[in-house]
Amino acid sequence: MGRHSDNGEADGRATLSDVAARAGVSPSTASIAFSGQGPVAEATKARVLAAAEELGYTGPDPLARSLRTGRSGIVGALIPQRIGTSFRDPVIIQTLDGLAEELGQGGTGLLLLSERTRETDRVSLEAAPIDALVLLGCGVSSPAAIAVLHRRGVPVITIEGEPSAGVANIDVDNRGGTRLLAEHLRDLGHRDVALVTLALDVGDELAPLTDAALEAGTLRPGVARVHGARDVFPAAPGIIASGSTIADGRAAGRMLLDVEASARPTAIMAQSDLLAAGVVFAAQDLGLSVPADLSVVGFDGVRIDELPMPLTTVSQPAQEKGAAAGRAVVELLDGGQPESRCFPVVFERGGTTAPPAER
Amino acid sequence: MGRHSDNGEADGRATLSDVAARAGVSPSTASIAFSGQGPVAEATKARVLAAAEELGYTGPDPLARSLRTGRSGIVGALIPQRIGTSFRDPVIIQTLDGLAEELGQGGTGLLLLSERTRETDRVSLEAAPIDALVLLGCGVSSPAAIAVLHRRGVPVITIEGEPSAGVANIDVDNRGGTRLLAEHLRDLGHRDVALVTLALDVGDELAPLTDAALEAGTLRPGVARVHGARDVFPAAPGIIASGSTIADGRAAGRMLLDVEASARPTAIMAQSDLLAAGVVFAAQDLGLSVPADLSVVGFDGVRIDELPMPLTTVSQPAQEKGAAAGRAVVELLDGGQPESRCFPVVFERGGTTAPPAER
DNA sequence: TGTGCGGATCGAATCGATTCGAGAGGCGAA
DNA sequence: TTCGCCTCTCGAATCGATTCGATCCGCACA
Repeated sequence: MGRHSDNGEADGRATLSDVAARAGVSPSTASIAFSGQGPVAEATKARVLAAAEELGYTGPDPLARSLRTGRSGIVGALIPQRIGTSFRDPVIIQTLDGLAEELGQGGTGLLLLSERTRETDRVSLEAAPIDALVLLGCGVSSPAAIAVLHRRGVPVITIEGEPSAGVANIDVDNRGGTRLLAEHLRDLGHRDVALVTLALDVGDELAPLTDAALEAGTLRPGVARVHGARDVFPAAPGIIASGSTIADGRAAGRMLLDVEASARPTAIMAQSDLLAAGVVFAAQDLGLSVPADLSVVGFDGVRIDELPMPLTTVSQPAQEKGAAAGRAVVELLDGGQPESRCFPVVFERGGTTAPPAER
Repeated sequence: MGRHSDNGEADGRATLSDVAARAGVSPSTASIAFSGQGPVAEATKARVLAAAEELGYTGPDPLARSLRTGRSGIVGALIPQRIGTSFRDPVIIQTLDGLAEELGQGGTGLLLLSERTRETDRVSLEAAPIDALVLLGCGVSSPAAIAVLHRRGVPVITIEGEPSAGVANIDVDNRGGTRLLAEHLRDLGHRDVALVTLALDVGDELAPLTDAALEAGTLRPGVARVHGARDVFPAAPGIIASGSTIADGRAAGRMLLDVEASARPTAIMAQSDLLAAGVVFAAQDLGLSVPADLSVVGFDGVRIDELPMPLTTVSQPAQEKGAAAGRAVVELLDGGQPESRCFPVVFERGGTTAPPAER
């Protein structure tokens, strides 16, 4: 623009038109030379590339290209909490990994968005240049978020989200999997079973599980897993943990176990392996041995190296879940209509369950 | 465009011009009404907003706005490996957390890019619509990456990167911190000290530490920490771990400890707390007690809940590091010239170090 | 030699907003 | 009453590429 310097340096970066001019072709031809979207003579293409090289032109401006094509090549991933918190959960990491991997194949990038952001929330969601959005186990604000995005024409995929009309949802069999574990415990002879649940709602703190909290719960995985457990043990009490961490599991475990022996459950079903590991540690803290004095089951199938024995759990294909979401996004962007999907879980007998001790 | 339907629905999404026309003002005025970048009469603004509401217009198209303003509102974060791998390291998570938090304040999003991608690597880096790029402890390809981005006019910040000219680098005192730990061990009376290092180069596998590997190392943190340790124990041997995980630490620990007693080191310096925890477990596996039979130190200051005692380590402000990088990015985008910075680490005496046992 | 055809290239419109200079009123001060 | 200034609004250029239809050229075939 401004001053036309002879060398391609200076402040004004070279544009495709500059390159075209230098190569003695029209901008349209130069564009084709770069994108390959059309026939170009080899010689012409070489000339354009040479001109680009001389001008230090590294390729079409992504912003301009996006405007014209209507695609940014970016997919948003909305996580429920801030990164430091959400990313402590290996299941989220694995899911994100599968998602990023699948999208990366097509050169699509992943933009991290957090549901938790205050003011900027609406702003960034509304103003983010994304071609699609994936909600990872998000709660409350999802309906609003989906509405806004829908109006902007940005398609949405949910992972373990609220199954709403017209939005493909990638799920795992939370209820069935938990039921499987509960049946395992019942078959071993357990009757006094307590739960340690994931957060049922955004902002949940460590607290006893109440029917009200269960009713009001908006976070699917936790709610569904409670139902799965109660399918077998209808009256099972529990503690709601705030995060899926060993520390939270340990704290919840203490609350359940640090009581007189007669009131102590013989088994604890934790809704994640991390929580379960915490419960095992809590038991050890109190001098209880697992599984002799207490059986513990988890959920997820995450290997916890530091545990003395493998957990009895169900494993879910977290990475595959993310990959499936990625493929769904690709299909969506290709004009397809991806279907919802529910992955099965696999029961894994570990060393943390046994028949209850004689009383 | 195409068909002009009376209702704002249908395929053709409303544009700012449509809104302006409906409100009876010019596009320029409508633009100002939305952005607030200029004086508008309250009444006019209300009329524009009402028209927008009627048309289902949710705000300016981010793509078009980006083209015009030259800003996408997105900053890229380049991580060394795929998400599932890089994100197992709590330090990276915390750093990213601080970064995202700081950027989020200004409504800037974080685009995840992985150095590891094969073909798409150059493509996505070159074609990503980012205003700046943050390199998180990346190795080999960094110089090339920086060159490409530089030509595109995208500024770069590195975290624990190669201090190259014109690029601000956010660092921690890796060498000094490790030296501190080494001196602590020396003061306790240790002489036979072995190291468990982080990967020194992209693609490192579990292997003994050699001078050649150290020379060739491109990943700053690992290399600098080896030097810090050797400042005090010049001949300390070691094992290079591939990732910063408990499992890798355990494996490396076994290699160092599963030998005849006389050849066994009395202390092991692991370059991360996760590795250190693994070493502690390895010692337990072999029936050695920590710190009586073996002292262990880590690096990072990450709390490892499942360890029976706190680690002796140095803690680094990982989140603060990310936040500093975020502020540097903001400053850069405001036309400033942020300076490199090196954070100090703090020695923390835990329960994993003691004088060596008598031989 | 005339016609048809296909590949290469070009022109011009377009994507949707932002921005700057200019114009139009309205109001207070001289 | 007139001049000047301030506030609000408008027009038009611009950001940098993509894309569609039209044109042009050479070559094969009748």
